Amino acid sequence: MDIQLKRGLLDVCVLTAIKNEDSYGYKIIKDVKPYIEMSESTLYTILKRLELSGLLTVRTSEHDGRLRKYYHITKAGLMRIEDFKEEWREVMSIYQFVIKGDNNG
Amino acid sequence: MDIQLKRGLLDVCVLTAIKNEDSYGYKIIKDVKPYIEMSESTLYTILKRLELSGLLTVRTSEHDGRLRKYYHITKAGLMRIEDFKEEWREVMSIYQFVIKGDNNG
DNA sequence: ACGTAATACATCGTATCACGAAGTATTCTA
DNA sequence: TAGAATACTTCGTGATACGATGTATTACGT
Repeated sequence: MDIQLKRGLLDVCVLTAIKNEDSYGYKIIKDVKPYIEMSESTLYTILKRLELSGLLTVRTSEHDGRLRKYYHITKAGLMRIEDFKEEWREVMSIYQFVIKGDNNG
Repeated sequence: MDIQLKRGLLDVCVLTAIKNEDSYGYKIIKDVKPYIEMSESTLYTILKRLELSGLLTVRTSEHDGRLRKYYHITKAGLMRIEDFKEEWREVMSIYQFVIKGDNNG
C-alpha cells in the first residue's frame, strides 16, 4: 500500500489496537497486520510519539521472566479516534471528487 | 484536515483536477479547494514531482500577455488514479477496523 | 492616478515521519 | 543445538507539506 496513504492511518490503527485492552508492541503488529503492514521500527516510533503526545501511557510489566511494555490508551487517545471519524467525511468527499473526476467541463 | 491524512490524497487530487482538461497552477488550487486545501508552495512542489515521475507533461502558453504553464495528464497519470481506486479497498478495510474497534476481546 | 487585490509562478528551509538495517536478549521448537 | 519466534531499541535516510519570501503582471475601486 502507498506509504503516503498509510501515514494518516497508522497512528489511529495503533490506538485502535489498544483501545479495548492494553497491549504491547509485538502483539499490536500482529493485530493490525490483517489490515495494515507495519515494521517494528515504525511501530515503536509511533508508540513513542503517541506517548509524548499524551495519547497513551506506558507500564512495564514482567511476563514469563521477560519484560513487556504495556500501552494504555488515554482519554486524549480516544478523542483522537473520534476526531479521525469526523475527518473521514472530508476524506470521503475527496474520494468522491477523484472517482467522479468531474471537476470542470 | 490532518496533514498526514492529506498526504496520500494530494497527488491524486491534482491529477484529477487536470484529468478532463489541461489546467494550470492557480486554477488547480481553486478547483480542488472545495475538497482539500493546498498552499501554492505545496502545489508547485507536487506538480514538479508529478512531472518528474512522468504522470503529467507541461506546456508553457501565453494568456493575456502572461505566461501560464499548462499541465496535461499522461497515461501513467491516469493509471495512478486507477491504482488509487484499487487501493481504496484496503483503506476502507482499515477504516472499518478503526470504527468497529473490535480487534481483540 | 494610486493603492490594493487577484493572478501566476518559483525557491528555500524546516519539521515530520515511515522504514530498512542493525543490535540486544530471551524462549520455544524441530 | 541451531534457528525461529518473541520483544524492544537506535540510527540514518529519503520523502514531503508548508510557511515565508520573492518576482511580475493585470484588474478594480476610489
